[in-house]
Amino acid sequence: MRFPKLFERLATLAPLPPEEWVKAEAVAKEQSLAKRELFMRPGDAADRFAVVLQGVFRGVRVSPRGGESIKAFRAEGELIGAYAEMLQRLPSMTAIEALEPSHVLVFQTQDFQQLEQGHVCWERLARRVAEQHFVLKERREQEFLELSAEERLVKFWEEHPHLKGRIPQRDVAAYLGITEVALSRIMSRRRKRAE
Amino acid sequence: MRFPKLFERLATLAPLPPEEWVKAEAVAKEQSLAKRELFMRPGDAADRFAVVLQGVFRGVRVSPRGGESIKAFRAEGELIGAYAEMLQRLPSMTAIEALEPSHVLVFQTQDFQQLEQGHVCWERLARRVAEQHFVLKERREQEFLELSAEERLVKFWEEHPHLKGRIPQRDVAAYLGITEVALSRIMSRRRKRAE
DNA sequence: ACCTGGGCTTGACCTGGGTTAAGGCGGAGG
DNA sequence: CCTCCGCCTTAACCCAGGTCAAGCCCAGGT
Repeated sequence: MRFPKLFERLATLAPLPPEEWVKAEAVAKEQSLAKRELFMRPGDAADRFAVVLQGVFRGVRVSPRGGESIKAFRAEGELIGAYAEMLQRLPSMTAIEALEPSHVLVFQTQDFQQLEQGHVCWERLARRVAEQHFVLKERREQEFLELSAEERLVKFWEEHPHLKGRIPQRDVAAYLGITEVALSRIMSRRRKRAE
Repeated sequence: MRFPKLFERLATLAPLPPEEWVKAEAVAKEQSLAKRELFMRPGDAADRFAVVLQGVFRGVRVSPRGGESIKAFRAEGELIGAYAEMLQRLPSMTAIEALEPSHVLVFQTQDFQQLEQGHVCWERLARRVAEQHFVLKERREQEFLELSAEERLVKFWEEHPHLKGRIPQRDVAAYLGITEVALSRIMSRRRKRAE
């Protein structure tokens, strides 16, 4: 077992026999990425995903008119991949970029489907992952519906303290749905009020 | 089989043997709701869900400070229930209200778990449902990130033509994340531009 | 026919965030 | 050491949408 820690983490989502984990490791490949390197680019087939072993990634959606917005940040222990496109069998519309020199464990979805056919535990895990993702997106929806940009900012840092100092300001802004200018203003406003 | 149409619809998501469907119908109960009646209210246990046979529902989240925002509308063939709260085993934070005299088919989650243990097809269906929900929420996230209120409005009617005339304006506004005043203005602006 | 109330519209005014453009600042490379 | 570049901040101006309040329209009830 090359990654016992990862195994423990995944096993908290759904029961996962160690021997199945060994099979999974057999089909996985490690990959290193430099800062700014892309794990996936728009147009790529959404036929693989990875677990972050080290580093931070941003999922960027480039809109038709060129606007960039950020769907999520992902750090150690989390999954990266164009999940929605994978489910819909569409090419990726997302760029996934390393914000630091990073290290990931890559799976081909095809190999993973093999695993699923071998043992139900993988199916159950996939379900948990889908449910987890759903809960997170719904929380985000809620934030857009009833919180101001400033409130979203506060909540962001409450929920992602481990990202402090690892992601540029402008990306936080693109995640919150505002410009970096607006974010800067919000922060100076708060500084003033705080003193 | 009391609801063959419903069966066909669900079976498109995942293979579903008819005899399993019969078992499901055995534990389901029909329920009728008057206009404005609540299928679920905030604070209720999130231990049941339903399929809409007839009518339209709105999922309302009442925020701590009293603001109302709308998470989704659901019409014939769709699921209603406090899904996120069910997954997290939390009491419902959502009110689900009939906008018309309606008719639904109710399942207790407990009974459904029984079905899951009897046959994997239900587990697979649950996974598909989770994935489906995720894709929808991600699409909505995208809309908040890169579309103006007016663009969201246009898209809303493109994607939900069957709701035309069935839901009050103010609810559309609450779904888009704006006030009914703003929505009214947007509409008159478009009327002017169109002539 | 008359009230009443709910839902939509309109207007006046305010505020938050977008846009553009001009600095400031700190770190990497010459 | 200086310069350049990437990143952040600040300022000026504009516009979308929020808020409050007054009206309008119409369906239902009397």
